[in-house]
Formats: sequence, structure tokens, C-alpha cells
Amino acid sequence: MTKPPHAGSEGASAPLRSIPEASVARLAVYLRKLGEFAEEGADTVSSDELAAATGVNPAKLRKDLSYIGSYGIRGVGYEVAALVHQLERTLGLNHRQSVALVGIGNLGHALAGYGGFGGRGFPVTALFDVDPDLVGIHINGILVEHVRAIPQVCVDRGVTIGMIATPGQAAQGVCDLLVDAGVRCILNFAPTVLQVPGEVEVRKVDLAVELQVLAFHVARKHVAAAEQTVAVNGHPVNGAGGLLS
Amino acid sequence: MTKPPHAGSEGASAPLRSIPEASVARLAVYLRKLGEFAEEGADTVSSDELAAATGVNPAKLRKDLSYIGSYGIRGVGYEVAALVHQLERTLGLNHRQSVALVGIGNLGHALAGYGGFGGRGFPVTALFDVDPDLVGIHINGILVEHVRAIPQVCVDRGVTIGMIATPGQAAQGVCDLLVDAGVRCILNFAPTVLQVPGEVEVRKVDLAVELQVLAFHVARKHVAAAEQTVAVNGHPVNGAGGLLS
DNA sequence: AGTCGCTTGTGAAGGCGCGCACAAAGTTGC
DNA sequence: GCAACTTTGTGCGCGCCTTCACAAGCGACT
Ligand SMILES: NC(=O)c1ccc[n+]([C@@H]2O[C@H](COP(=O)([O-])OP(=O)(O)OC[C@H]3O[C@@H](n4cnc5c(N)ncnc54)[C@H](O)[C@@H]3O)[C@@H](O)[C@H]2O)c1
Ligand SMILES: NC(=O)c1ccc[n+]([C@@H]2O[C@H](COP(=O)([O-])OP(=O)(O)OC[C@H]3O[C@@H](n4cnc5c(N)ncnc54)[C@H](O)[C@@H]3O)[C@@H](O)[C@H]2O)c1
Repeated sequence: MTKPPHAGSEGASAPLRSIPEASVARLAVYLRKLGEFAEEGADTVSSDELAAATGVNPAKLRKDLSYIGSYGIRGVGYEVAALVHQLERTLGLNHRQSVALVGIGNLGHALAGYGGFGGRGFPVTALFDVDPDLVGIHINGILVEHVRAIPQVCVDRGVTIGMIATPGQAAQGVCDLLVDAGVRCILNFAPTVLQVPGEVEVRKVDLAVELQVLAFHVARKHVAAAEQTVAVNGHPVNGAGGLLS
Repeated sequence: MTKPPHAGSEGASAPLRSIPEASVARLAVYLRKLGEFAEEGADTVSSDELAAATGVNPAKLRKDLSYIGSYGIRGVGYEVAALVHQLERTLGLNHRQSVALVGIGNLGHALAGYGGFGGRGFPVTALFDVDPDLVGIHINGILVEHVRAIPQVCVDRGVTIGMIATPGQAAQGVCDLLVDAGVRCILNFAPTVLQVPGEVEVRKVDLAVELQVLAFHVARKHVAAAEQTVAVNGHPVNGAGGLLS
């Protein structure tokens, strides 16, 4: 299992051993920002520049990048094109990731119609629903098929990622279908905890929770403000702004 | 400032001093699940039950709940109704949180048309866009207004939370307008790091990043699978399934 | 060629969150 | 009323993540 750390030779295969989950999420952010820098014609970026642009601590950024190897040039910075290439390789974007979306309702329509996924290496290749009014229509040129076609279609099109945008009660059933069809990674928008075998990775996007976390902070600020109507705080805690995520 | 920990008396005001960010997010999940338990007629829930239903470690759950006070009954569990009440108070749901949504495109339509927000105490009371084809229409009975009306409308309707679903380039401008209008909490769907004053809280929902994190795991599994085509692993790492979030 | 300035990569420390394990406390049965 | 059982609340150790600070490395300028 644990091979000796045979660190970053430039080999074609992925030599990465283990990258902290939190870093992986940030690497994706760096990658997108690097794309913008490249469009603006930048050849190199320093960690400070990229850190400022992504709202991250520069040291953290360098450590994140160090997980994928030493591709920076001391005294200069990072060569944009090379770093993009390495990030794409690390994040698995050199292989096309075919995405299936189940539940073409309110949210599903928006996701299906969004061009940003395909443009970034995640072509949505299959859409599923149970509603007879939806099955048969096309969105962005993709046919909506019945849920019962999931096993067949997912295998045929090599789907690697499933997105679930059904109501909560239907999510587990849909999830089981996807897992049986060989999908090992699932992005879940339904407010449900999915039961999956250990080898399946689930990420959950829960907008209601996001709002409630914000509401909590509104309440806190409110209380704080009410308590210190007098004391004017000269306390710009965080100059840079974005803290987490 | 730091008063002695004058823990949870049953007073009407919020006596909470500081709750870890991660716990707050989970509290919201517990609250939703408790709602379902209540509908099923449950009077009390044990930490083990609720933990299983939300995919959380029971000890962690109890610790989370302990931040808001001691409302459990040893040997019995938690009284559902009382706990719901305390959670709502802690999360700031006893005050109505008026939400404004800017950018009524693909995603904005889905968000505006979603009943789940209003139903959970987050009525969307204002919609904004710049597209003349959108300004003037109604969605779910809410009028879409021009972005330039943000200052006026947000103040009039007491908006406390803003959601930004515009393209990335427009996000910062919209954000500035919201902040000037007194909005202190923002949920950002655009792939942009927003610059805000220290007292404003920003949360970012970045679907492209979610997909890329999944893609990374696909790649990892792929590599792992390719490396051990021989060794059949009898290693059900995580019986319970859901790991994080 | 040498020196100076700039930027990377990383060791180490600190903080935070997670989860075990157990004492405290309440309930049920007799 | 007492004992056995159930479940909460939490002290504590552990590991991950963040952040500081600095040595090592590279280029530019003279
Ligand atoms: N729309 C939003 O902005 C929003 C926000 C937060 C959360 N969500 C969550 O996202 C999910 C979808 O929301 P929505 O607004 O699109 O709901 P919706 O009711 O508009 O759409 C749900 C779709 O799922 C389909 N469906 C139902 N059962 C199915 C099944 N067994 N298999 C396949 N498809 C099935 C329905 O036909 C419908 O088209 C919900 O779980 C909701 O809680 C949505
Ligand atoms: N649709 C999705 O599924 C999805 C997924 C991931 C991320 N996103 C992000 O969400 C955002 C919105 O996506 P979308 O698909 O709805 O895009 P969209 O182009 O369909 O909608 C954007 C809307 O914003 C409006 N707009 C433009 N400039 C504005 C301004 N200055 N002020 C107010 N409104 C303005 C446009 O008129 C349009 O209605 C984008 O940043 C996108 O990257 C969307």
C-alpha cells in the first residue's frame, strides 16, 4: 500500500500520493483563476498575486501547490501554462469526466442548461427524470430519458459522476441506481443523507444550510450590534475579505 | 467583553457566546431532520437516532447541541419540539430573514422559483437583473426589478441576505451595491472572490469546484484500481456511508 | 564574476475539530 | 425505595489544517 514517497518525477502518470481534501478544493480555484490570468496574457504568476486573486494565504497556496510537485521558479513565480497543465493532470481533467444529471426540475434545468460544466471538462451527457412531460424533450441538445434507463445509459456513455437534483424522498433510490450503474462519485443537491458503499464518494450541496449559516451570522451581528451601541469598534479584522471556502 | 460563561438559562434572548462554524452548519441539518421526525409524530429523539439519520457521529452531535445549552434528558433523549425551538432561536430563525436575489438567469430562475427557501423562513422578497427582457416580469409573484433599484428596495424590505447569481464579471459590482444597501450576509454563486468590508460575511457556492473535487477522486480511484488489479481488497472502510458534509 | 533582491518550498508551532470513553443523571422495573 | 439500564454532557488525546518565518535557489544588474 504505502509505497516510499517516490516524489514528483515528471512522469506521464499521476505520481501524487495524498493531497489534503481542503487543498484539492483550493487547487480547483487556483486553476480557474490561472485560466483568467492566461487570457490576460500573463506568462508567470507569483504566489502572492495568485493568493490575492483567490483570497488565500500565500503560504497556504504555496504549500497546496507543493503537493503536486515543484513547478515554481524561485525569484520569478510560476509559469502559468505549465502550472495549468499540472493542475489539470492532478485534478483528473486530462480524462473527460462524463456527467449524468437526474431530476430535471427547477434546479435540474438550470444545471442542464449551464454551459460552464462542459466548458471546463465536465460534459453533461445524460439527463434523467420520471415525469412523462419531461422524458423525451431535449435540453441543450441532450435528450431527457427515463430513470429506468440509468443502468444502460450510464454504462454506455462511461458516466463517472452523477448529480442528483430530485426531491429528497427520491434521492436514495436514484443514488442506488447510479451506484449500481458503476458511478463512484455523486454530487447531491437533495437535502438527504445518502447511504452508499464505502468506495463511493458523495458531496452534498445544501443551499438551505448555507442560508441558515448566514442567518446565524445575521443574528449574531444583530446581538453584537445591540450590545455595543456605544463602543465604536476600530477593528478591521480581516483586510483581505474572503475567509473560508 | 468576555463575560463569564453564564450558560444556558432559559431566557428569551440568545445567550450563545461562540459556536464553531462547522457546528453551526450541522445544527441546520439537525433542525431539518428534526422537522421530519416531528412530522412522523416523534416526541423525543436520542442522539444516536438523530446522528444516524444525519450521518454524523453521535458524540459530535451531542457536543454540537451542547453549544446551545443543555436541553436533553438523560436516559431519554431530546424533546423534539423543544429542541426545534432552541435550534431555530440559535440559528436566527425567529426573526424573518428577507432575501434578495440578483441575477435572474439560468440559475437565478431556479432559485427564485424554489419554494423551499420561503417555507423554511427565508422569503425571497426581491429579485434584480439588468436584462430589459427580465425586468418587469414576475416569478412566483415577485417582480424582477432593475439592479439600480437595489439600494432603495433592499432598505425598504429589510433585506438581510443577498444571493448573487450573475456572471462572474458582474458579481463584484452587484456585491458593492448590496453592501451599500446594508446587506451584511451574501451567498455568492459566481466564481469570483468578492472583496467586502470586514463586517460582511460571504459564503461561496462553487459547483464547478465541487465537480472538480469529485473528478480528482475519480482519478485517484482509477489509479488505485489500476495499481491493484490483483489485490482484492476486503476493506469496507466506512460502513455507515456518508463521511463528510 | 559577484552581489543583491525576489520568490519558492518547507520545518515547526499553534489551533481547531473529531471522536473515544466515561462520569453524571434520569428512568424504568421490581 | 433500590438497582439496573439508558442516554446525555464533556474531558482529553490525536491528527489535520493553517500560518509564520526562514533558508535555499534563481535571475538581474553591475
Ligand atoms: N431549486 C432550487 O433552487 C433548490 C434549492 C435548494 C435545494 N434544492 C433541492 O434540489 C432538489 C430539486 O429541486 P427542484 O426545485 O428542482 O425540485 P423540482 O420539484 O422542481 O424538480 C424535481 C424533479 O425531480 C423529478 N423526480 C421526482 N422523482 C424522481 C425520481 N424518482 N427519479 C427521477 N426524477 C424524479 C421530478 O419529476 C422533477 O422534475 C430538491 O431536493 C430541492 O430540495 C433546490
Ligand atoms: N446555471 C448553473 O447551473 C450554474 C452552475 C454553476 C455556476 N453558476 C454560476 O452562476 C452564475 C449565474 O449562472 P447562470 O447560468 O444563471 O448565468 P446566466 O447567464 O443564465 O444568468 C446571468 C444573469 O445575470 C444577469 N446579469 C448580468 N449582469 C448583471 C448585473 N450587472 N447585474 C445584475 N444582473 C446581471 C443576466 O441578465 C442574466 O440574467 C454564473 O456566475 C455561473 O458561473 C451557474
